[in-house]
Amino acid sequence: MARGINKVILVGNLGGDPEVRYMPSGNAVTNVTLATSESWKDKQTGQMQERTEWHRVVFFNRLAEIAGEYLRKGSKVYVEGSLRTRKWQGQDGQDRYTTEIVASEMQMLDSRGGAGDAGGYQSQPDPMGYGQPQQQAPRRQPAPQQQAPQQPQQAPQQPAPGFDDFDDDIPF
Amino acid sequence: MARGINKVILVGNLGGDPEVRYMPSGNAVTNVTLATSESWKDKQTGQMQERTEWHRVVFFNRLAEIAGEYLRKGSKVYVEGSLRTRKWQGQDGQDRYTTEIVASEMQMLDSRGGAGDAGGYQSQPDPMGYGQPQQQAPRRQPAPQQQAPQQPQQAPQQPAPGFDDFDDDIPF
Amino acid sequence: MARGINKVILVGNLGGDPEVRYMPSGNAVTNVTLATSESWKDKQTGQMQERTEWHRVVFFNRLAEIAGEYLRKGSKVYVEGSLRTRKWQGQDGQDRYTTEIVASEMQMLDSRGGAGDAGGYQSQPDPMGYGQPQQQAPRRQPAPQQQAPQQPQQAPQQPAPGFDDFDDDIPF
Amino acid sequence: MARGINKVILVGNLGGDPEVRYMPSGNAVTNVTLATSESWKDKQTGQMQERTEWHRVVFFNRLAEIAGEYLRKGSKVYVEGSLRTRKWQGQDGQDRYTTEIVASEMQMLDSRGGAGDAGGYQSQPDPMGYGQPQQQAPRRQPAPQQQAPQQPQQAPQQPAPGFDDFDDDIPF
DNA sequence: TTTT
DNA sequence: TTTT
Repeated sequence: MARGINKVILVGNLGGDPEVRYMPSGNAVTNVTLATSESWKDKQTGQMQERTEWHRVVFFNRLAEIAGEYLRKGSKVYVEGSLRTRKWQGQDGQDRYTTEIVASEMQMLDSRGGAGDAGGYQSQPDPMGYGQPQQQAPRRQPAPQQQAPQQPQQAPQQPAPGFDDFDDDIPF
Repeated sequence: MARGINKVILVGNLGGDPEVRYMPSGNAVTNVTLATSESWKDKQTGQMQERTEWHRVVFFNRLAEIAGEYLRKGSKVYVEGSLRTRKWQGQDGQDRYTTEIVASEMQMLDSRGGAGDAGGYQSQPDPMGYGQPQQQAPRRQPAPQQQAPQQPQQAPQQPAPGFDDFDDDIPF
Repeated sequence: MARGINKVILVGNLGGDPEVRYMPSGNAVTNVTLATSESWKDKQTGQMQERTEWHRVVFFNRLAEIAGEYLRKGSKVYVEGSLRTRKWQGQDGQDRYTTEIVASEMQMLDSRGGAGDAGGYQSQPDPMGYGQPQQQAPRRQPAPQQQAPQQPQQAPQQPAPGFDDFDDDIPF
Repeated sequence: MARGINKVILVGNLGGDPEVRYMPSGNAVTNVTLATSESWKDKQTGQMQERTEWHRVVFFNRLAEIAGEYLRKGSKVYVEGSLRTRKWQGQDGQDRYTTEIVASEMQMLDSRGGAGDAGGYQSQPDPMGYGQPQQQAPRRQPAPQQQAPQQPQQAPQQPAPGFDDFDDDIPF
């Protein structure tokens, strides 16, 4: 349940290959950066100007696996999600904030094959129930770019890796 | 799975009380009309003009029950959904088409109590899995405006009522 | 000014080449149909089902010219706009209703060249005013598929051609 | 012109009164924070959890004046805009990044009077040109909360105030 | 810091 | 048929 609407819609290109990681639970988390840009002619100089906005997008679970499998640097993609600002500690001990888009739906826009659409959950295509949609994603075996922990359920001797461990110490 | 994006976002007021009906399966179907409007000054006459757009919105299942319970004529509401054009037969035997918004998310915007947000399925508020969101809707007993069939699971002797039976013979 | 939000976001493929027409004023009006689809596995039969939704999209003015010039049958496109239901008369004299998406923004998603983004009006890329965006569209000469009326400003002897004249007598 | 789509849609409540400032050019800039929240039941503990997301929204020019005049702490509002991440320098000389929503459209959702909808630019309500929309905003005199510079057009002796001067040295 |  |  939510009070309010928190919705982001992006169409852009990946700045690099997706980074797939695994939670102690075995769930996948995939990070990508997505570029959108706009250009205009400077009134003063008559020169064309361009500004590129870089968006940090994070996928979880099934969507993370699909993103990791099908997206590549340069891929054009539609992403729908919500804004989330995370607080983290810089090496100087200071608080930092990073805003990300937590993806709830993703769709590849390149025609080079791909996964079609993938959504966390979607509205019913067959609301009358005469045929139920199968919500399962295509599950060709993703090649994990990083090993999942071997004993994800076991209590770690060392401080448990938290979510922040999956993030660099800098916002981008 | 989808190829393409089919998304509608509306904020408007209900033209009348919701009409709740029940499928043979016992699932609820709720119809509302939603008004959005825009006004502008006529360049010629200097008069203010207003144009109201009426949207047919249909809710299914749990969302249909919530809509039927909490929405009323005049309610201001946020609706997200997708477009669907249905074909039906006029009394003259001719094909007619009606475009509706099949709601996947709804949120009341009046402060007069209400249900907060309600979505078919939503993106994870707790994607790390340390606490799972409960997707269940508030289920105060809705007062059905039309009786659900008594033996919804039983095969009907007469031709089964189809979806079109729930629609008037005119588009609005 | 508007009361309410009436917003549609589509990503889909064109069902045919755009149809460009011209108003008596000389302004372009372009119609396209856009397909979005979803597929799911039928619970009963285990068969894959697919449902395609066809959207009528109409572009006006500059956007109409860009759409007419750059879009082709099969083009993948992002369209943002609002819903508008028009009333028209069937040949039997009966009222009919057709719902269209009036596009306010369009963006080609094929990499085969194209026009980038085109919007009626967009939010400021340079809100500080140090360089003003140029809102002008690329204006290679579009090849009009239908002649504009020769004396658009002159009062017609016959009933003036209305908007409906640009529409077929059937919804799709 | 844009390559890609960068769109945010928010419905939320203001965390405080708007802060209106003026550029050297005399143009208004208004900042608000907007809360959206979601709640769920913790699977482990059975307790209700709530998470509030705070969004920094910035309005420019005419929209900034309307926001400053009509919005107040607690106001419920619809905002549409785009994401922009700004780089700024912390007091320690380190780079910091703040992500904001640059509003292009705003609509009050409280019924306590107000401004209706206000957009930077909107799609044509009357695309046929039989009556042109007036894009002018209501302009009751806003009470500036901070004086605009007295000689906005004059070249400053000191380094010209940049945009960052209008921002606090901390992200929120 | 909002709201229900 | 709504709302301001």
